[in-house]
Amino acid sequence: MASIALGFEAAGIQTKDRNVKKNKDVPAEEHSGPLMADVARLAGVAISTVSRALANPGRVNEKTRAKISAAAKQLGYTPNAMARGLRVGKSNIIMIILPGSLHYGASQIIPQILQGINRSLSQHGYHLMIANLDRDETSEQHILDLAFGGTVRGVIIFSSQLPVDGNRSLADTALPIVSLLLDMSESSLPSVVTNDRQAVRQATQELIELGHTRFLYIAGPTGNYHDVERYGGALEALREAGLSEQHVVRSGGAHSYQLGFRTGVEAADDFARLEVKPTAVIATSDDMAISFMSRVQRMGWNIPTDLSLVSFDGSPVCEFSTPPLSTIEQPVEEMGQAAVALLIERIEQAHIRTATRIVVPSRLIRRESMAAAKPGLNILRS
Amino acid sequence: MASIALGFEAAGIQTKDRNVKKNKDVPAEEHSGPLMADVARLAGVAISTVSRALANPGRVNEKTRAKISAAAKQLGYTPNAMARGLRVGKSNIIMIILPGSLHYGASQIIPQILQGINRSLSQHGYHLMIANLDRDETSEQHILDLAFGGTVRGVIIFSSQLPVDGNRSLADTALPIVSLLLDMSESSLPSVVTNDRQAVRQATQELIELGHTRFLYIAGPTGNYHDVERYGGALEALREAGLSEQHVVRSGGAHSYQLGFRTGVEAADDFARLEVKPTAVIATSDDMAISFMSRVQRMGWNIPTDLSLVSFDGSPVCEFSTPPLSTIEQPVEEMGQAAVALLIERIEQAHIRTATRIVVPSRLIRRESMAAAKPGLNILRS
DNA sequence: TTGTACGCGTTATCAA
DNA sequence: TTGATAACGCGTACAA
Repeated sequence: MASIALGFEAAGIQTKDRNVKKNKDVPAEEHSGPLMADVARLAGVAISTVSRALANPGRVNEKTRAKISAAAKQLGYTPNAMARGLRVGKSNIIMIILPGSLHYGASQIIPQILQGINRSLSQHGYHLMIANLDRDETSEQHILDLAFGGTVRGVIIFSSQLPVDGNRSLADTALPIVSLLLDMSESSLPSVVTNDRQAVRQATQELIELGHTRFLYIAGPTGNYHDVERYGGALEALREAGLSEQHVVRSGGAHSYQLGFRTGVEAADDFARLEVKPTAVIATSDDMAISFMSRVQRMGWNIPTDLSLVSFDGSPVCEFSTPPLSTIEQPVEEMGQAAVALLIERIEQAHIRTATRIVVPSRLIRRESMAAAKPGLNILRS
Repeated sequence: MASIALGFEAAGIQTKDRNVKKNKDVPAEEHSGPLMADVARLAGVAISTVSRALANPGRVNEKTRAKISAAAKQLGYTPNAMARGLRVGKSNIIMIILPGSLHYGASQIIPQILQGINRSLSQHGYHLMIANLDRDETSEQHILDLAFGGTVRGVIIFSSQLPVDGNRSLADTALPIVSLLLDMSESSLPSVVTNDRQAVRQATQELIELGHTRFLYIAGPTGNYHDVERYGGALEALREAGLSEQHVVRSGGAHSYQLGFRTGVEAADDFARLEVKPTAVIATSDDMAISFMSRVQRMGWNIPTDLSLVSFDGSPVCEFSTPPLSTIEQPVEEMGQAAVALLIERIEQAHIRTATRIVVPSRLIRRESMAAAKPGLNILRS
C-alpha cells in the first residue's frame, strides 16, 4: 500500500524500460504514456487482472480492484483505444456524413444537429467523426476507408447519396446506418425525419383560413425529397379547400438550399413580374424568405399587409426580422437524439434488420408575417 | 494471372477459414472484410510484401506491385486502421474541441470552420473528430481519453479552457495542439486568430470620419478575449481622434455570445434610457446588431438616419436585413486552413516547439447601416 | 478469484 | 527485391 502512495517515478516503476529490454523493432515513441503493464506492476497483479478490473469491475475482488484503480489513477493511466479496438474488433466512433457544402445561411440546423448527436453519443460512450461528402472521388474514398477499415462503428448519413468507389459501396457495409432528415426507409435504411408535408399543409391551411387563395411557392432544388414533400403538403391543403393547382405559382427550383438567399432574390423578381399577384408566400427555407422579403419590401410591398409569408427551418433570426417571420421549426435536437438511439440499438442488437422510420413533428411558429389577406384583392381574383 | 481475374470466392480464397483453423478465442466477427493475408494469398506473395507494396510502392518490384494492387482491388481490400495505428503508434484523426453550446444565432462560423478544417485535413489524409467541451466532468474525461488513449494525433482547440481531470490535463499531452480564434500563444499554444482589435479600430475610424462622436458599444461577455480586443480597438480609434473614453457607452457584458440576440434586445432598452443618444453603434456580434436594430426601429428610430450600426461576424444574412448591415467578416475558411497547416507541421516535424501566432485579417463589409451622422445632433453634443 | 498464453491485423526488422 | 517473424497494447479462454 505504501508504494501506491508514492509518485509514478518514485515508486520505482520504470515505464521506459519496456523499450530497453527489447531494443529492436521499436516504433516511433509517440504515445509513451503508462501501459496496463505499468499499472499491473504498481498494483502487484497480472496484466489480465488489471484488464478485468477496468472492464468488468464486478468480476474481481473488491480489494484488488481498489488497489488497481488507485494505481491506474496514480499513473494517470488511459487505455489505448486502438489496441482495445483491434482486440475486440469494434471501435466506438460514429461517423456522420454531411453534404458537401454546409453553408446554410441563417439556418442553424447543421451545428444543432451535430450538437444534439454528439451529446447523445457521448452519453453512450461513443465519439463523433465528421465526413464531408463532396462530389469528388477522394472524399468518397475517405469515407469508405473509414467504413471498411474498421475505424467507425456506425454511420449517420445526412445526404442523399451513399458513397461508392470501385467495388466498394457503403451500402455493402455490415455497419449500422441511419439516415437523418431524408426518408430513405424505402431503401431499407432506418430514417429519422420530420413531417415536412404535414407541416406545410398546416401552414397553408392557416393561410387559407386567413383568406388567402393565391400563393407563391418558393421551391428548393427540383426533385429534392424535402421539396417534393413540402410542395405536396401545400397542394393537399389547396385541394382540401377546393382550390385548384392554378392557385399556386412556383418559383425557384434551380438552386440548392445552400443558395437560398439567391433563390429568394430571384423569387422576388418573379413576383414582380406576375400580373396576378399572390397574397401569400410559402418559402421552403428561411434564407429564401429573408432575402425575398428584403427585396419585395424594397420594391414597395408591405408585409404582411400586401403579402403574408411563412417559411421553413425555424432560424432564430426570424424573430428579429421586420416584421418577424413565421417559420416552421424543425426539432433538430430531438431528431439527432432519435437517430442516435436508432443507431445504438442496431449496434448493440445486431439482429434488428427491419427498416424503421421515426417522424419527429415540426412546429409552426406564428409571427407577424402571417396576416389576413387584403379583402379587395381576393374578391377580385376569385 | 488467371486467378486474379476471378472473383473473390471463385478464386478459392476462403477468407473465413482463418476463423476455423484456430477455433478458440475468436472475437466478435464484426469487421470480417478481406485481410492483407487474403490479398497476399491471391497475389501469391508474402504478407509483408503486400504491406510494402501498399505503403511504400517504390520499394517493391513494379510487376509484383501491380499484381498486388490488382488483387487488393479485386477483393475490395481496405487496410484496418486500428491495426496499423496500433503498430505504428499513430492515428490519423484530429480532434477539434468546440465550446459547449454551439448555438450562435445568425453567424455561421462553426459550420464554416468545420468545413474549412475538414477539407484541409482530408487533403492531408487526416480525419476530423469533434468533441464538445461542456462544463461537465464527463465531457472533459471523454476528451482526455481521446487524447491520452492514442485515438487522436493532434488537437485544434476552439475554446478557452484546456480540459483537466484528476492527474490528467490536456496541457501535458505530447500531442500537437493549435488554438483557433483565441490567442493562446502566451500559454505557448500556437494560435490562429483574426485581428479583432484592428478591425474594430478601422470600423470605428470610418464612423468617426462619417462625423460620429458618440458611440454605443454592445459588449460580449466581460473579460472575454474577443471583447477585450474589440473594445480596445474602439478605444484606440477614439483616442486617435482626440475623443475621450466618455464618448462611448458600454452595454451588454452579461451574456455569452450564444445569447447575442438577447444582448441586443437589452442594449436597445439601454439605448432608449440614455439621455444623450449615441449616433453610432458598434455591436460585437451580428446577432446583437440584428436584434438591437429590430427593437430600436420598432421604437421609432431610423437606421442609418438616426443611428449608424456596424457589427462583427460577417453573417450572410446581414445583406438582407433592412437596411443591410455593415459587418466585419471573419476569414473563417482561411483560418481553418492555417490552423491545419500549423498542426500538420507540428505533427510531421516534432521538433518545432516555438509558439506561433498567425493573424488572418478580417474585412469590413460596408453596407447601408453605416452613414453620415446627423449634423445637428453632433453639434449639439460636441 | 487470479495468472498464463495467445491472437486481433498490421508494420518493421532482419536475413535470404 | 522478397519472406519469415516479432512486436504494437489489450482482452479473453483456460488453467491454476
